[in-house]
Amino acid sequence: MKPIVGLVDCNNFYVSCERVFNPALEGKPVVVLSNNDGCIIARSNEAKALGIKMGEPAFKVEKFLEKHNVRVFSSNYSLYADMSQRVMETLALFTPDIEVYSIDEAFLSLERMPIRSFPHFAGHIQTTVKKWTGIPVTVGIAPTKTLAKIANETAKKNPAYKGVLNLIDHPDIDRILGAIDVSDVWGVGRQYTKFLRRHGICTALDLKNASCDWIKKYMTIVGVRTVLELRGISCIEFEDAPPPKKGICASRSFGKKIDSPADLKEALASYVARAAEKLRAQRSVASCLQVYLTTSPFREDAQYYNVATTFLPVATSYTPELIRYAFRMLEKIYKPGYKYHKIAVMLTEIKPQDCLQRDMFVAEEGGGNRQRLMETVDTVNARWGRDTLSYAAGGVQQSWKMRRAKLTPRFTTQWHELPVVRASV
DNA sequence: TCTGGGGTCCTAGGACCC
DNA sequence: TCTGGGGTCCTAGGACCC
Repeated sequence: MKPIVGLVDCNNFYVSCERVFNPALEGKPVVVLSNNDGCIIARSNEAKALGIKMGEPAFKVEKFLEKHNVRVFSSNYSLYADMSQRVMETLALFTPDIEVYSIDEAFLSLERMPIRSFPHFAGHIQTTVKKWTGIPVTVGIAPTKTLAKIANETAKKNPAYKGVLNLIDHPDIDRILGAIDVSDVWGVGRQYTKFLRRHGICTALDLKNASCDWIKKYMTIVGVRTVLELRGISCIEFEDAPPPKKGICASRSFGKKIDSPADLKEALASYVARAAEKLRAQRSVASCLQVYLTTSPFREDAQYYNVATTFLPVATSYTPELIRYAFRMLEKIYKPGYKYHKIAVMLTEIKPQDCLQRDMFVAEEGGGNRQRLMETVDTVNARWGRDTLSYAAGGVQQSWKMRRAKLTPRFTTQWHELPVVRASV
């Protein structure tokens, strides 16, 4: 059976989330900033039209944003994650075969669905998601993932499509591919774009017609898969269940530069707790822990970067133990006198917790109590919000916490931040 | 003052084994 | 003097994604 791939992508997702709870933002230029209010990571169509670039540092365009009356928001991940879940749950009602690809997009596998008209089906998805969640989405349908991406992008760019484009047996597919810049093809990043342009490959159509041998030589097998996918031959599998992660990392830059070991330890303990939580969420244990410590590459000051790695005698997901090892690693690499910008923890050598290999020379501590304790902590935090229960080592003041000066309320995940609907009196 | 965070996959080359 | 062939595993580095 030939694959039929649907790609549902939320339009300007973070901006759309903000708009759901503040309809006055409709039609106005809006941007959302990254952590620490650093870079612009989401733009409304109006903001895009003003020429505001993705990834632009906010401080560089501050004046410009003010001048054009652009509304600016800190990223509110609690809100976006919850809205994303609502969208995905809605999509899952249309087909059981859904691959949640990122926070704002999902592939649907449609070849087994009894669908008479793809555009009609896609339109139905679109109106349902909008009605149930408030989020506008675009739907692309094609024989491969790469073409579904292109269908989606074309539909987004051209209002005539009304957010739906079906490329299955499309008579004009080459004309559409000819209008897509090669840099916008899924799998073609900055380096390959430069390279391909130098060789006269400027559009998706050029890439589709390129020689596979030549592409293989310069872009590896990955590039060949992209070319074949553009030709309608499916090479990138549909993944209904995400494979467990092989590395789990928690890292943040600080809201301000810090130099005290006490602050660094607080931040590190918090990040370890976060990473361990993710580890337990996929029912895994890790036996390698790394701590990274770094100053800001954007400053003129003295720079310092270092990593320390430790292998645990027995793989674990028990937060207090991981914090203990992390502190030891920090002590190894900490040097006084630097203004630190970021600390990170990485857990690797990850295995399923069920086939844990014990060490016959290491007494098992705590027995089942440890696991029950972690389960309890995770359950409470899932139910009542992150950090309802947290570790003392993570600190209370948390002076290093990221800046989020323009944060909207967590409308859907905190009782005391629910939106208020005023009835007329 | 101010520049995000979290991942994946592939390849080449070296070490090592029989 | 002459210096195989085939395989695995690991790592670093480079590309990509959202």
